[in-house]
Amino acid sequence: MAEKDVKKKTSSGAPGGGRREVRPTKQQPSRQVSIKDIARLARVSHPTVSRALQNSPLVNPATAAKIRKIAEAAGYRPSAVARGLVTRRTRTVGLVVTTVADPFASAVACGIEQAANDHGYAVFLANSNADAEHERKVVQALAERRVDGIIVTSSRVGSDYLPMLAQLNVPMVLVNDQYPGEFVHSVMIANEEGSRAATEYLIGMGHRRVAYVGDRSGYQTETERLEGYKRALAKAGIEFDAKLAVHGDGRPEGAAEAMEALLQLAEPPTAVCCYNDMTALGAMRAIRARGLRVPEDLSVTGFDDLFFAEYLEPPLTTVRQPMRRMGEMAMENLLKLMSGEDSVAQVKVGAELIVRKSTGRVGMKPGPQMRGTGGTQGLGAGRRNG
Amino acid sequence: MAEKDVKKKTSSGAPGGGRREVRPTKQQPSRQVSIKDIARLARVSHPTVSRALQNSPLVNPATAAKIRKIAEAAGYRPSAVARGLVTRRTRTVGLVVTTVADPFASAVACGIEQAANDHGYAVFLANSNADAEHERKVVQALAERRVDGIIVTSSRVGSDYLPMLAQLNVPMVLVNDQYPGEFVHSVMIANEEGSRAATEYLIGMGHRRVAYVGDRSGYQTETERLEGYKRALAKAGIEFDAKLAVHGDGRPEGAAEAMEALLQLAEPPTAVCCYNDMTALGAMRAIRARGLRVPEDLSVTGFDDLFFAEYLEPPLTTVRQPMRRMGEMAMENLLKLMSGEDSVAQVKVGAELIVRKSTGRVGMKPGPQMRGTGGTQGLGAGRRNG
DNA sequence: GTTGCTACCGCAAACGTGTGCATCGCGGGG
DNA sequence: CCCCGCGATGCACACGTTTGCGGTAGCAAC
Repeated sequence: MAEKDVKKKTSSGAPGGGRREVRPTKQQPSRQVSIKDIARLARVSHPTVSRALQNSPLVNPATAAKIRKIAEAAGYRPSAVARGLVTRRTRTVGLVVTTVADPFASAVACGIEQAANDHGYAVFLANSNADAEHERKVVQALAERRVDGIIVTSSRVGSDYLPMLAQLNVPMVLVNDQYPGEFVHSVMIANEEGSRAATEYLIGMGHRRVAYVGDRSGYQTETERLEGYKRALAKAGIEFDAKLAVHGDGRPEGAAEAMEALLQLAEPPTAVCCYNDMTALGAMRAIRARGLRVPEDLSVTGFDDLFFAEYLEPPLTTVRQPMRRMGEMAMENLLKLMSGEDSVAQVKVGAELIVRKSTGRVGMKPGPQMRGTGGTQGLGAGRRNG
Repeated sequence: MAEKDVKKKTSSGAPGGGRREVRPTKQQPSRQVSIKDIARLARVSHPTVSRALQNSPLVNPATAAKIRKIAEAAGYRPSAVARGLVTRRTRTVGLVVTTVADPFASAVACGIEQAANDHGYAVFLANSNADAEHERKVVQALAERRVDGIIVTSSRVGSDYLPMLAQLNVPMVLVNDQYPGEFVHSVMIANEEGSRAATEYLIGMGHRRVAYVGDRSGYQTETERLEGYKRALAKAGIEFDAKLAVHGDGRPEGAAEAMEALLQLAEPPTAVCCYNDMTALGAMRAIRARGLRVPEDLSVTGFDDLFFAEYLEPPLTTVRQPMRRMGEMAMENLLKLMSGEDSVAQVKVGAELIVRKSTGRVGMKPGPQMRGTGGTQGLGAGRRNG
């Protein structure tokens, strides 16, 4: 065997002389340039380089400038992993979503990434596949990576995290926790108020038989939105009819099936309040498949206000979640937690009903409908323990 | 259920007696349990613990079992950062997308995350905001994190990475590179073939005045798709009319504006081939706003086959990109590169025309249109340098 | 009894950075 | 002349792992 690039420690003589001439026999990873390399080049100790690069006042401005110049020229990039080891802070957060392919999750993720990036944090992305067990797994994995904090959206675990977290010792904030009961730190949308507003709007348009298409998973947002629907009915003196409350799977396919069942009822609804926009997507397809029109024959509302909602035909009346903003808020809360502040707790963000053209007066005639001006109303905003 | 097993450090002798007794002036992060802790508990050296935990044959199965049990009970989680420092491999990849909120990007990201997770890799997510300068920045940041590899989708930098990469010394694969010219490792969709197929399909339906709504950014996918459109025209003996090729911004808003211009032409088109589904979304809205119908008055095609395409009214005829699969392929290629293999290069994946109901024969009568069976055709698949 | 082999296990040195503390040169005040 | 202070820098250690290598039993073969 040829010798393996003997590491010579020639301290004083010719520091940059015979560079490590890696021979291309095997692709030698050609060690990254380290802080010691540029210390040698600058003829100072490596701590001085470290200090110079982080603008410490302890180092002479002149030498600092010189060091920075050399580091720049050598293309030196400090190793975040070595730094993380000694400082015990990685400036990294973990983000777990059900799946990035979900438009709600990706919108929230976008806000989080933005805020994280602005504060010098990098974000680990992980999918939970909407499975509690897998979610726990990826959280554990993130903990092994020594992330400084964790955000999980639509958690299936929720307050069950408490024992694990006590051991892991890493702050966590939840976005739209799906687990019944309250988690310590979370940002939640006003599900009940939003769903209630949508239903009340439908009732206000004269509808008496308004249905609800939910998510059979039975998680927290589902139960809250269903509750909002029921409250609106109760307030209007309309008795809740279990036959009008059906359940899809939160996705268009399942929603379409559920909607079909609704349409086959002896006395079908004239309006339907959907669990979310994806559900509305499927519901509208099922409605069209029966040769019915929205909103002339049937009014439809959604929840989320995903990007495509306003481009549907007809544009979808829906309850808006400020998804990006919610992501930012989650990140801001996490930043506080990571810096030691412990004040912030649950924050509940207001939902906003966006009226478009998928809703109309009951029994409305086909034709040029009124120009919906997109009236909005804020709902249920507020925060506790702020 | 396993009982809670309180963490007791009072093993026996006092090896950990007067350990560095840091005074708790500031909130002490309560040091994570390390490999040495459990080495002490198991009365072995910490290297033995290390080997036991990675199932090394060098350690006695009995002691290994004992060690694992103790580690489990103590809730020990090895530090990936410490490991990364010594092994010089972080088992981490960086993923940079224009923005996660983009449905195309998030679909690709989903495939990547999946494949990465399957192989024990974690993924750093970063947004480039579709800006070349920012993209370079985040790639640098990822390099500082010592990721083992990088994937960037819709790169604005492309082969300009070469010098930087030579210095960073980290493998990179591009998905749908937007920079003219070829990058070393990439997975690309067959843009030209796909766009050409869509246009040919329209022509086959009798359309002669078929327009193109592009993306004014003028990046690579745009030019290729435009080229495919032109080729189809040429093949059919239709002269390219510059007035029929307009440019939005790849998003619904800009596309709607561009489409309006098209509709105000003295001789408006009877069909329009859109740069992507988002563009089609805007185009269709603009068409409806003029009181025209799709496909009776105007046929529309998209590109991507985003999840909502089949739920539009009418369902969108579009060119499918297997986005998840492309993400997986990118990750698989990256895995090979990271393991030292250097064979894989550009792979071009076939596009598939999905015929739905947004397209019809020119001058078709309103009414129940034929049941589009969703005929498909694979296009332009292949790989080079495999 | 020496040798050699095998199966385990510990020592020590890394990996690249941050940081408390000692050191050093030097100017000024006593 | 001595001492003190101060600004600038280096020393040494720590962070939590992995890994090459040397050591030590136990045992069999000679």
